[in-house]
Amino acid sequence: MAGFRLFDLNPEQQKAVLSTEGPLLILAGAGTGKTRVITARTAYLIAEKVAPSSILAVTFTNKAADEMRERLRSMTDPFDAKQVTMCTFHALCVRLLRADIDKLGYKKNFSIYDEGDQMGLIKKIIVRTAAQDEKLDPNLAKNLISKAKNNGWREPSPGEEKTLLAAVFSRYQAELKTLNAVDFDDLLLLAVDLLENHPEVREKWQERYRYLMVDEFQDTNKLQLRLVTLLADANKNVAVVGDDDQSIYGWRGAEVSNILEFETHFPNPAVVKLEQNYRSTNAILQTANRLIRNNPRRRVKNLWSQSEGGEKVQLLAMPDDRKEAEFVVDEIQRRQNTEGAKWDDFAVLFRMNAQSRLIEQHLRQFRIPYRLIGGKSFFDRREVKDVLAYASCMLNTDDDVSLLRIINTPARGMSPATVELAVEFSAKAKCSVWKALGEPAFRAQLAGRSRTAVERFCELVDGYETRLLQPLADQPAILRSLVEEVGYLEDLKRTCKTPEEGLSRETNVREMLKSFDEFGQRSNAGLRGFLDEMMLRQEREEDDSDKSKGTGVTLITLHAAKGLEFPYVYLLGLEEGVLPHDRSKMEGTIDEERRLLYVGITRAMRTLSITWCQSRMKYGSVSPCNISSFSDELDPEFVERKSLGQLESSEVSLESARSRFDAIRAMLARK
DNA sequence: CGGTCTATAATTTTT
DNA sequence: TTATAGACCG
Repeated sequence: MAGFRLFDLNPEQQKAVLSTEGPLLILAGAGTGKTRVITARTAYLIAEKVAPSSILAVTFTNKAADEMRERLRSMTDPFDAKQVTMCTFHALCVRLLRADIDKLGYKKNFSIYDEGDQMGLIKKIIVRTAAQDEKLDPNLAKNLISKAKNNGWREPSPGEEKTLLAAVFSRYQAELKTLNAVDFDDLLLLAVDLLENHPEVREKWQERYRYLMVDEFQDTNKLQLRLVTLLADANKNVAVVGDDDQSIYGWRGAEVSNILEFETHFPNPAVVKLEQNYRSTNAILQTANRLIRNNPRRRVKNLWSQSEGGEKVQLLAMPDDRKEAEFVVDEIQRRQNTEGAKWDDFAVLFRMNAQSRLIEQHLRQFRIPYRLIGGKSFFDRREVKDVLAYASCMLNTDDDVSLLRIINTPARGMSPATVELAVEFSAKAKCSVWKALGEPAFRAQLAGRSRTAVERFCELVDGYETRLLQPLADQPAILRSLVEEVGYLEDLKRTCKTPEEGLSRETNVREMLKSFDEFGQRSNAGLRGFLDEMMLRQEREEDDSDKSKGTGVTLITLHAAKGLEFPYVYLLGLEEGVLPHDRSKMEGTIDEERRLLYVGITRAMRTLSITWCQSRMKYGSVSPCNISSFSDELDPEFVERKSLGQLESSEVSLESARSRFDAIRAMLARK
């Protein structure tokens, strides 16, 4: 328990920490110590005798919540720290819903559907709803439905009820309810519904959480704002932290207006601007400041830093994307060699994932370790989803999506025809497939063999359901024996092409079972709680090309880079069409593209090199490019423009040649 | 059923 | 170029 010291903070930060009562808007520019302020403020509240359990800090990602909790633990009594609620919006909603969702006509053992589950259901509904000649892209439907829900709509808006999409939307919502399942959007939607329409529930939570903090407030959407408003309504102790200039998630529903018009939602707030930056050189900050001031509609901020000067930002013209990659990798190698930088001090930032490919190739060529952020999710793995589906079925038998996933995996004689019959029956009876399976009227339709299969499956589920729900049940052991009994692992290995694949999938399953053990140690929320956490922790894993050691040069999109910092940053593709992206012009979201560039620039601590290409491979063919219009908004006083030709004829090339030589030598030595 | 072929489209991504 | 989805065939 190190305690926290007010005098370690700058005056603005102190003001933010000390404003404990009433609405508070903390405009925290990039690198101004935002997390530090939130945690210090929490610690201060506790020191001022606010009950830790009445403090709620909401974030967007689990990573942010974890980080904050970790920091708080170092600032205050760990026992107190543990009582503070620090979680994501979605986790908070799960908490509210598990307590009172029955008031909305769902059962408390509801399942949470991730995007994959959601897709499955939507596809099924489209097939069932669409006429012969009608087509609807399930992915598009999913996105539109999600958008609608995040606007707070629970059914198609009036005037378009007749479209196929609207029909799918209504049926989707109805079906979810029958299945006693909610998707990620529902978590917010239903939690808001609950608080809005059930005063006693609202009051309960208002009383519980008397001090609210919201991180990354610029990323909140309509529902999230409503949720915050509802919770804060009684006490008005709501502190939000954010930076409108870093609002880059408008495309998925974030409303910058939430932070821009904070005063209309929470009148007379204290407002604190954090502008002292502890991350970057002034050259970098001035470049960022100069760029972002071209945005209309923003809270004016000017980042500054005590560290004077620093190298100029480089804006480099490259003949093509190949040369761009070559140059960047060369530079990284040179700096690593001559400046004693570590590989993880470098980051390469880009607008689109496709841009990472060439960089990857070049890094590999020189055996430079790297990590590419934004791989496939752990949950895209069939075997993980399968086991979770088993678990989910046992806790909520009405969960059709999970049930259908495992009903014949491994094969147990539930033929597609039988399953189809059950699905049809359930659709007619407006019940879940599980209920259909239990109906004598349904079983009567089946031939002897299928009937036996159905009976045996029902016994299996029934048996495990009972065992799992027994008080004091050793749930991890029961789940293990379920996996064992159905012969899942054998079947898994059988269906893998290579033994390696089989082994890796098996490992995934075992790892998951193990993490359930661990979950049991630290929580008493049981299998339900474990499933919730698994569903709400779908962070993508980085695809570790360099196994064992988790570090190296970071390759990352501008979006994913928000919140991170690196000593040396390379920002690729400052081209019209890439940044700003072509699509954004049609959509009229140039401002957001500018913010994206702003986010990129402000990731850099020591040096920043921005490149653009005169031509680039696009979809397999070479196409000419123009420098981005944003380049005109970069301050010439702090930005140096060069072309690759100019660089090669200067001393840099000497060094680069030497470093390349060094690298080759190192490579040989390693072999 | 499963594998292969062809058409098509092509930001950003967490929960 | 490359990923993916759907069609088609063995």
